Amino acid sequence: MGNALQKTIQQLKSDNREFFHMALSVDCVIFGFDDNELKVLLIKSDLEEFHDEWSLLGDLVMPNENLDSASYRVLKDRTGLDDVFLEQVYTFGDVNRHPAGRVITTAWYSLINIKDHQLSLAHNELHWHPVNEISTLAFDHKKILDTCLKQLQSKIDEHPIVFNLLPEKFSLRELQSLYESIHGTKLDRRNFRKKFFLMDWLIDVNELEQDVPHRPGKLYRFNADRFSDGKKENVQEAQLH
Amino acid sequence: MGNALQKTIQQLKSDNREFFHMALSVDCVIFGFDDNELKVLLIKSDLEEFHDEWSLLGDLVMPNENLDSASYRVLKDRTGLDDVFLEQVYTFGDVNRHPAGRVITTAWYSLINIKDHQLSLAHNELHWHPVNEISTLAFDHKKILDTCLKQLQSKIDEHPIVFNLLPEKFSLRELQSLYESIHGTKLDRRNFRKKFFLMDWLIDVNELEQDVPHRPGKLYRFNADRFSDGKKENVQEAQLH
DNA sequence: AGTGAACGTGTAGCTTATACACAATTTAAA
DNA sequence: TTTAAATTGTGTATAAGCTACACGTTCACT
Repeated sequence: MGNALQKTIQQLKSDNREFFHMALSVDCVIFGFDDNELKVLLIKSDLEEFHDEWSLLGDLVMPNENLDSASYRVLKDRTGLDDVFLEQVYTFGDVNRHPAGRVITTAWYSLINIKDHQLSLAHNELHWHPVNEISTLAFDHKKILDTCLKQLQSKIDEHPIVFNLLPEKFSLRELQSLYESIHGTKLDRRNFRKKFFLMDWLIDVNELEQDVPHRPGKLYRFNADRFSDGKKENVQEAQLH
Repeated sequence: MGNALQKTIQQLKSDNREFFHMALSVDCVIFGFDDNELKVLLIKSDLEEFHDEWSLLGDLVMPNENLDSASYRVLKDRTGLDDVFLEQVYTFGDVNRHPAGRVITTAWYSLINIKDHQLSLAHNELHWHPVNEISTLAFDHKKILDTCLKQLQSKIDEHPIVFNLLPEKFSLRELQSLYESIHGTKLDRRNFRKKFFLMDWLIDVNELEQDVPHRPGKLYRFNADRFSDGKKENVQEAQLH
């Protein structure tokens, strides 16, 4: 055939019904941070082929639903949260990636504050898994997870997105520990602090940590004003170099 | 419905044929470099809705075809080239993005040496357009082009991919002009040269430019050995900072 | 009162990025 | 054959950013 896209859908239907024997899905890699570990929200697969394997949260895209709406819907259904950070990463379309048939999936990752959805978690077969303890997942979901983690790693040094994983007020130790979990490295404490103060991403809220068995650190919140509205892009660009 | 992905395709077909009333396509942003300008290969749309508008090169994904195979096929059909640089960028899935029906498209960009496919070009309605002279395209293709260009811009400083746009031997002026075209900026000549020599991406082939109306510059080729095989990833990582 | 644990702070050395000018080579035109 | 136009090839000084590194302070716990 020539260029199928130049025909109408009606023509295609009569030409070859096979075009429609495929489905499109979204899969969400939902990251959380708890207990000094980066975690991801998974569900037990109930497909026979992957009995007892864990898988990412996903669903088919509805015929009248935008692609990004589908991923927001999955998030909302599973965590009860909307207004979360969500970013598209990659589309996986190997013919045999899904045992039930041709399913092409678009992968997204999301950053949420793990404390915000304790309630909805109880009603599900969902569990948080430490990212670096996951060696296999159902389908090609391990590959999807790895791809999303890499994307996250490359974003956090230049874009202020990790704050979506933290409570509103946090200490510099928590922030550094989060960066270390995502990158899988250790960072120098003094240089880390200096860098963040210079970047002006933080606001001192004049409070101290509570209930820590050592000298409490100061608490900060994310300086969201610097990244709001029209200024957002300019400010981000300015920090790229 | 619950999680449609947990059902089989057979179940889905009986549930709701609407799931299959959509199609998946690929669209390729094929970049070339000629006459000191970054260009993109476009085709006249023959859809009535976009009469006389230009559009990217794309096609539907076949039911038994991997997603990346589909984009390679489009490239091969349109340029006669295989073994080209091709990278997935983003999937566009708004319900009404295509007037003929629900078509979700995955965008890719490709870098080719514009001289390599003169022949196949003659048999088509294809034309090279300077990227910065394009203000509208059919469908949402302008948005797709912009997204791919941004991706290209953010890649070229850390990954040695622009050489796909150049002939085997090139002068430093050509290389700098290419970077300037992609970034839309002017660069300092001395610093540009110093940076490239330090990066060790180039090999001096001990030849001079021919037929230039001024003092000829030395010719170089890309030091591909440094990025081949298993070493590839390590070397690239080492240059990220 | 003493111990353990993490907090808060500054500097020196190194690497990287930027700004910037002039003599040499080739072609083309007078 | 001289001259003008265009572009090549080259180095240094300054600024900015990254890295490595140590010690006194504060709080909880016993």
